[in-house]
This record gives sequence, structure tokens and C-alpha cells, in this order.
Amino acid sequence: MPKPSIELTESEWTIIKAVWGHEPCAAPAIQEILHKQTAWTYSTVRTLMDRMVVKGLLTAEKVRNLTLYRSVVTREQAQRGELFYALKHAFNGALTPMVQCLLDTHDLSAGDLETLESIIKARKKSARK
Amino acid sequence: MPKPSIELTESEWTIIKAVWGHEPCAAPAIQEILHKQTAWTYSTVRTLMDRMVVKGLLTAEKVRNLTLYRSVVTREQAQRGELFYALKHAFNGALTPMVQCLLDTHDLSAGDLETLESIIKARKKSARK
DNA sequence: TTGACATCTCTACAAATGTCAAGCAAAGTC
DNA sequence: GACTTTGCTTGACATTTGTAGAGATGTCAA
Repeated sequence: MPKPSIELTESEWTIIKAVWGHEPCAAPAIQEILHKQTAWTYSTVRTLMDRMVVKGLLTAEKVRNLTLYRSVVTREQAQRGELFYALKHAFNGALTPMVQCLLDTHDLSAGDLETLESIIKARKKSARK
Repeated sequence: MPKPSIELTESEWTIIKAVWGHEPCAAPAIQEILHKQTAWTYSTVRTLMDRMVVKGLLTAEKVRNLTLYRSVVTREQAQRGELFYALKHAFNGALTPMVQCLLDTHDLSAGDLETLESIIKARKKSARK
């Protein structure tokens, strides 16, 4: 069965995004990439990554003296998990209010609105058949 | 200044939803309301609520031997917080992909799509002027 | 005034999360 | 072969979150 809804902490998001962008990759590389953003030390990054392996979010493979990490969950899965969490808790599963809130909060450009509209149109079309 | 982005844990969501529905209310009442759902004991509910007071999510007021709690954040604020969190972490702040994901994951009825479309239309109109 | 209740307070404890330093081992370098 | 780098391993500690028992205290009815 597929993973039953994935939830990531803030730090985990930070790590996994870096991993997605550089897969397969070793901890020192990730540490360096994130250093600007986070100022985490190697130890911190390493601990985080190892814990993520235990949780099944990453895999680790030893190659010589290096440990290569890979993501187990895809960006899409993680996104869905996060979105689903918000949907479930904040909106009791109701989609339209969620979209409403989205639109209310951020002011979108006319272009954005166009895009959204066409996304919906497309969806309507594909649903029909 | 307004609260800088509110984030709630799962338990906090559970509590605050009950509070919103019964404000002002005492801990025993909330405990009872949630008992079916969560099987939490009075102590648990109480601890949770008191911690939420410390965090500024609720206020507590003593009346006789009763402590009445009230929400400090509105449902809308909390919803925005949650949504914003997802938007920021999972979608790097990009709104359209988020909506896309929403539509891809859940299959909406034709009616839902209609609703969404009209929400967007309305927004376009109000943005224009 | 004495129970019987309702409520509160205090304290505890385990697991998860956020951070990291120190020491160790393998590899490459002169 | 000694030295420097690079990466790894272990252990640690503070904070937050989840969960709750035990005992204190206030309230009210008989």
C-alpha cells in the first residue's frame, strides 16, 4: 500500500527539497547547499537525514566512504500530504472554502486568475468523458 | 501587529475547533465534547488548553471555581496559517501549482467545479475595479 | 457538618524534534 | 610514513508535544 499520508516537519521539508534537487547526494553536499539558508552544522544535517531514513522518507546507501541518500517520497506525494493535512484540519475536508481562502488571502494577478480558470476548464472537460 | 502566522498541532486543532463551537467554555465541557472523538482524559484536555493559553491561542478567565476559555485566534486566521504553511513549504509559495494539486488529487463533482469557477469569476470582477 | 461531586493544580514521564560537539577512521598528499 | 582532510559515529542535551494520575479544594445539599 502507498504511504498513508506523509507529514513533514519544517526541517524535513528543508532537507528533502535539497535532496530532490541533487539526488543521489551525500550529507556534506546537502549541508553545504543549505548552509546559507540555515547555518546548520554537518552534525545537524546528518542527524536529520538519518532520522528521515528511519522514518522511511529517505534511503541511505553506502558507497566506499560515502553515504548516498535518495528520497523515497516524491515531491508530489509530499505536497499532497501537506495539502491534505491542511484540508482535513483547517477546513474539515471542504475544498471550496479552502480555495476561497486561498483567493481571499493572496491577491492574484489577472494572469493568475486566468490560469486558474483554465485549469478548471480543463478539468471539467476531462471529467466529462 | 497581528500574529505572525499561526501554526497548530493536530491536538491543538481538535481543541480549538471545540472551543470555537462553544465559546466561552470550561475545560470539563470540552473534555466531554471531545471524549467520543479522542478519549482524552480531563487532565490531558486541561494541559493542552493551558499550554494554548501560554502560546496565546486561548485566554482563560477565572469565574468562581471555573475557568472559562475563549479563543484568541479566529478560525480564519488559523486557516490562513495552515494554508500558508503548506503553500510556503510544499509549493514554495506558488499558488497555481497548489490549486492544480488540489484538483488533481480529489475528484470533484461537476458542481464543485462550477462553484470554483464562479468564485474565480467573482474575484476577477472585484479585482478589476 | 459531613459527604458527594465537580474542578483544579501539580507533577511526571515518554517520545519527537532541533541542535550540535568530540572523537574516530579512511583517503589523499608530500 | 606522517599529516591533513573529509566524512562518519556516538552521545548528549534542551524544548515541545502527547498523555495522564493523584491529591487538593471549592460547592452544595441534606
